Amino acid sequence: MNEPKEEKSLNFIESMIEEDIRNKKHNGDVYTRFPPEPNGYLHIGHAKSICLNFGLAQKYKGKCNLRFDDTNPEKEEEEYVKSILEDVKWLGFDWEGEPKYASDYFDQLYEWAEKLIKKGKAYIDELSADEIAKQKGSPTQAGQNSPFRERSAEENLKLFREMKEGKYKEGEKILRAKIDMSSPNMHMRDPIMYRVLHKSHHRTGDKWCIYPMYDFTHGQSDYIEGITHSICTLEFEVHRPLYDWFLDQFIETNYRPGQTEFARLNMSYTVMSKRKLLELVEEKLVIGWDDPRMPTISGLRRRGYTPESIRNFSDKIGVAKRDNVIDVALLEHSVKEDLNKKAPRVMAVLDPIKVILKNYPEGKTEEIETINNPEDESMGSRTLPFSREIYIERNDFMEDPPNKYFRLAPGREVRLKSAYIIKCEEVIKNEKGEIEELICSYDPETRSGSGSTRKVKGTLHWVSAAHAINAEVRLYDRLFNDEDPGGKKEQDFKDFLNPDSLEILTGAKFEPSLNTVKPFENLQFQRLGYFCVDPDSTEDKLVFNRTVPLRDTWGKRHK
RNA sequence: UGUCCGAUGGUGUAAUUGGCAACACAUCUGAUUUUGGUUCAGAAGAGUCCAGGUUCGAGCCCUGGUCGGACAACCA
Repeated sequence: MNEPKEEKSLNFIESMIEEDIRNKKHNGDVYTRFPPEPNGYLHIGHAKSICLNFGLAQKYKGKCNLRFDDTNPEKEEEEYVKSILEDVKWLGFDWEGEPKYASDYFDQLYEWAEKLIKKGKAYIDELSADEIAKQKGSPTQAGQNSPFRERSAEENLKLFREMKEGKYKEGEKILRAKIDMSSPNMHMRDPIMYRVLHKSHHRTGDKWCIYPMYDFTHGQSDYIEGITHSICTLEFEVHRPLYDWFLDQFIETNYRPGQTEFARLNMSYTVMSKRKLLELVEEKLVIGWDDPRMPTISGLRRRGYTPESIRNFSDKIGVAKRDNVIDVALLEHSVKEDLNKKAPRVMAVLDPIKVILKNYPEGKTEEIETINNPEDESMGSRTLPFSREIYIERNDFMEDPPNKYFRLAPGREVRLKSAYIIKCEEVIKNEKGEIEELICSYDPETRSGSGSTRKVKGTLHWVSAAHAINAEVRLYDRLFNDEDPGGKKEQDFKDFLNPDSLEILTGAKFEPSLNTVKPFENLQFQRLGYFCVDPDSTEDKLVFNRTVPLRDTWGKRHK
């Protein structure tokens, strides 16, 4: 029998939607959209919005559009469009129909602008940007009307058409909505609708030299697409009256999209603004947008995060209206949880020290069977070569171990995972006193699976020296040392960059089965952590990225 | 001297007629374990920003404060 699933409580947006459905608002339909500006790569904060918007559509059997908010040709590029398409798809979501573009609506928007002019609700201003800012007032002080505010509709129309035809330089003239220069809401003080921009647009080319502003575009785009629930982040809250005001000017039907705002995601030890991320990329402080230390979707992908882990994360953080800072540990937990079920376990020794089994026959090789994932029997097993000389992790041996150290030490025994129990007989050092190799003996009666019942405290991972393959390993740590690098007024966020956020290992040794792995494959290096194959890997040089280390209750106590 | 929004363990989110403040992460124990992983069992941690009010009963309703955030780009 199926246990009734525990009813998960609704977030405030779901509650609103369910109420709309009960009230038959929008005929009970749910139509959302994810509207990025193609001016940068998507990050984990966008993932929250993507999961929210597409998730809501799935949950309520509605639809969700992907719409590029591409009204500013100055910052937007095709490269970003491509990456956004890829990232949304990779996260596992599919938009309704073709991707949409606000620029597809430029003709309609222009028509609406003319309509507003004719109604006497928009005018051409000739003040400079500085002058406009000055007469706009301040949050606590009313603004003043522009001297150009009372032009006739005919003159405004003529000038607007001339703007469109390219008769004016950038900044010379703009189109403003005529609302209320003394509104307590700054956004209602005659907001700019269109500006002159002699820039080529990544989609419309040189067709236009005037471009609509966000506020004059977004609500109408929602309206054109039939969006019912327009969900955005909190900073647009004060734009909502304007969103509604523009719709009021054109809407003749009962249908009207509504804007709802939620708190954007903030995460500890990273920055989440496109401007700052762009800065890191441009100043080459990271390798690129997809640097595994970046909070971008492409960075997380390259780091080894799975789409499912990001969706689960998004689920866990919830949706609300208060400012929040999510502990990066929750993101890491989400990926460990997913990879624990999925990632095959393999043997990898990152910092090797050689062990010689003095009583093991020279030249002999055994094939040792080992299970691929104890969490999932269906993942089967594989064999590992075992021979007289093997590598173990350097920190799995201590000459003078502390209490409760269960690993190898002089005279002590440990099990080699899936193989034999060995005992450390002798420590070989070089002239500098550094440990070179360990001479051990093995107990042939203790082979795994042979029915041996002898127990030892520690089990170590290992790799047969003669069969080992080499690869580069990149270990990542948080990009910033400060919990809130972007939140300091007086200090640049880059001052908090962690100089040790990347460590490259070149001497690591791996079991031979790893020679067939492909980029982005997830693995668990036994006892170490989850790793994935970096796309930098070539036929003769593998590169692994550490996604996240395994929980280490011993290491934590013995720092 | 404005408008809008918010305030619940360390963090995030719940508490849906006003009825024992719950879940997850993080932290700490213990058990199991051929991964010091996983799993399991358990502990600790908030009395809900403050002051009043309504009520048998308030995190929730009312009033007044306090604190925090957003808003003055020809950005989105």
